[in-house]
Amino acid sequence: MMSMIKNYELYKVFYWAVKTGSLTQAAKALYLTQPSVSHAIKQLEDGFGVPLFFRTPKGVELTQEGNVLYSYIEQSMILIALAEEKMAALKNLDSGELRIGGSDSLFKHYLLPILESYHSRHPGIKLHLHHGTTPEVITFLKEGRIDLGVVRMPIVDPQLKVRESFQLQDCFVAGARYAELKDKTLSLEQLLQYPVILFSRNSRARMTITELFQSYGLTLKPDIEVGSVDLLIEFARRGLGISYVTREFVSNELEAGSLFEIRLDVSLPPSHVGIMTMRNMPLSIAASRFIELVG
Amino acid sequence: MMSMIKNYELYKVFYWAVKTGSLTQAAKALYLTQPSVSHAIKQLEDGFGVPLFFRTPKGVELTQEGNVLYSYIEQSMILIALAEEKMAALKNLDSGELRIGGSDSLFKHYLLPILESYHSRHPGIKLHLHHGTTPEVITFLKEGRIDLGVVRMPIVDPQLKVRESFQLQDCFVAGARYAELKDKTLSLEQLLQYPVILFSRNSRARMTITELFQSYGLTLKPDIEVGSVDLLIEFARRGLGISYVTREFVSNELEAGSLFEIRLDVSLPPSHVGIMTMRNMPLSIAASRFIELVG
DNA sequence: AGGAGACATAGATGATGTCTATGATTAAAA
DNA sequence: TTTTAATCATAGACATCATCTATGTCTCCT
Repeated sequence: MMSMIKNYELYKVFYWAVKTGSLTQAAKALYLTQPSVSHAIKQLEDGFGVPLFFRTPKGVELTQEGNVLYSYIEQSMILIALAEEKMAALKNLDSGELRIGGSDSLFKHYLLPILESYHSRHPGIKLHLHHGTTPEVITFLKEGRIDLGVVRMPIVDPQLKVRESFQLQDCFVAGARYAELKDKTLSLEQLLQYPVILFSRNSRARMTITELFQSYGLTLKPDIEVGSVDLLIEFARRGLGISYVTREFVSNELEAGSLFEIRLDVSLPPSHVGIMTMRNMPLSIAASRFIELVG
Repeated sequence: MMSMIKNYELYKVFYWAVKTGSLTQAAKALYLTQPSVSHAIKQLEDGFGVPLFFRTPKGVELTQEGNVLYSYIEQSMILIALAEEKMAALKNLDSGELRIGGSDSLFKHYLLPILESYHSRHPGIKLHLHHGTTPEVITFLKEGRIDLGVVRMPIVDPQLKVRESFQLQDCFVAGARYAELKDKTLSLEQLLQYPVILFSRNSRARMTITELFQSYGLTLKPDIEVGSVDLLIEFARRGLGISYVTREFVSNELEAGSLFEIRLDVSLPPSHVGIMTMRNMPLSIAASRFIELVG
């Protein structure tokens, strides 16, 4: 259906004319001249075929019909004003939300301080954390349920854009039970003589270490598989075996001495963590700011 | 505060872009070309400093921020659409209200059929009847509580415009108790020998009849004063005296013979009823239609 | 009376909204 | 793969129409 009034701009003029009770004042409020306002109101009146104001020597007053119109237009204009305020708030990061996907351990051990700093700078932004495996996080992202994902690289997917953010170093650690290994440097072969604890889920870290052993003609088969990084650490501390973990995730334990790193005669490949976003999709302000902060 | 977006027209384009999910379709809905819509959306995005859509090969989809904006703008646009519908209804007299002021008796005995016909033609228009004396009705009108008043003329008030509508003839009537007067023609002096019943309130009718007697050097003092035209009629029927009433208001009783008119040797002045409106104030559509109907 | 304020009207002007034409990109069809 | 047909973006020309200046009319107040 075609509306009678083609130009919503006129409603803004009408709104101010009512609010100020004067075409002259409305003109000032809108940085226009009085004849412009006069003309605008006339257009509305002609469009509806109904007078909206009666003119008095002191200004204008709504007619009955004008009053009906105003009851709608007032709400409408207030909503637009609210919308503009809200958009300004979004832009200033006084408001908004940021939805991040990632693994439990990354959140807990690495992203926490970043999120804290982010939240303290922008307390108005609501944070939503979705944890899952890398494939799950990719799905979240493609379904639009998160703004960005923090995952181990490399990710090869034409729909995604991944930006390397920081490096983590995986390593083997053990507890007091294997104190004899503290000063030794082991070969991979030697290592296999000890019980190995690995992460059970299909994580990139597990894939890379398995491949590393294979490249030396060795087969890495874990004696224990556990479902979380916390358990990986805990099992190593209790002497159930040698855990393969991200060094940065056990920095507390290494410092306290409850765990120590096993030196190897080969260097383990570092793992790169990247921030993953949808290619061809503009980031929300909140998300851009986060990426900026991570650096 | 100066808003970022100077042109509310852009929101209409935005609204349709969201609703259709396509700039091309929005252009069709608005009878514009696709580049115009493209340009409009760009203006909004530049104005807010935030992308509102991400562009896909099948159309456009809201960003997070765009979605926030839409939640406000949708309501706003719906309100405007409702406003336009309502105004059309007002103009077509499918909606609206008509507030009439007048005396009880005028409503009951004269305006009722007119109001009935008006209401049956325009059932969507709500009728509000405010009864009061002529001065009260004038006050209602000046306070904007009624659209028009139906009162006895003349009214002299520079703020008011009175349009003569029809004539009424006041007369003296009596019931069976005074049957002896049925065929006589009385002088005013003779009339005063009978008990007279007058309307108690300061009505124009009472003023004119009092003045008439005075112009003949006579004093008209009622034996009974009553507060309504109905009582005036009822008292006369029961023989309590001779009532001064508007002939048109007792046409039923005159026809039925329960009352008869007293012939006088002087002619009583007719009274003119006029429709009174505010000068310099446009009438509502509903009110104009009413006046048109009354003729 | 005269002045100051209101809104209305007329005509000129220029900003800007709109158009046509074209390009870039993607997805589906051949 | 190549083609075709969508999408939106961009550039530049054009003309609409919103806005301005100048003036008129009316009312109220001094």
